[in-house]
Amino acid sequence: MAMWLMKSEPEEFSIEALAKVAREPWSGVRNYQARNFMRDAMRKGDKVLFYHSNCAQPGVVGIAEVASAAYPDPTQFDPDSEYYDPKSTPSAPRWLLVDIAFVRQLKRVITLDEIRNQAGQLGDFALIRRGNRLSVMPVSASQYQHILALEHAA
DNA sequence: GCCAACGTTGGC
DNA sequence: GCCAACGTTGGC
Repeated sequence: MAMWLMKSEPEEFSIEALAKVAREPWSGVRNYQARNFMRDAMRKGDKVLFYHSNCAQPGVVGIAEVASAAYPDPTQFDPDSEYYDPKSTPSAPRWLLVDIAFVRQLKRVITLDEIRNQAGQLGDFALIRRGNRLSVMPVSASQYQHILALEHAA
């Protein structure tokens, strides 16, 4: 089983919103590297660190899991969607997504600051690489455990 | 709201 | 295939 970190802007779709709906198609990813992770490497049951970005307190706020195989993102075909991609066609869809299911909300936010402070133990980690903008990225098992262990740390 | 960093686009 | 221009991300 692999682990991932997925970013979401809480004003767009927060961990509370995921808790409410239980399951959500992860639409709107328009970055090839992020798409490739979903298309080629994600498996049902993989664990996901749910991260709030572009907000007052960026950090990991919950746990989710991959709930489907990859399939075409329907918003790419919808002219009324902000994610509409006129260059994509149903016979050759450019953008794929997976469904994400709520597992639990963390007792507190594990902030980006705290995660940065663990850089030594975490090793190479896309989230804290300079200038990183990926919204879907792999997390190793030890990184996953290390980050979650911070939830109950002082 | 600012802006550094980065990905994508398109002219050549 | 290069690379300048442009748009977006996301921390601050």
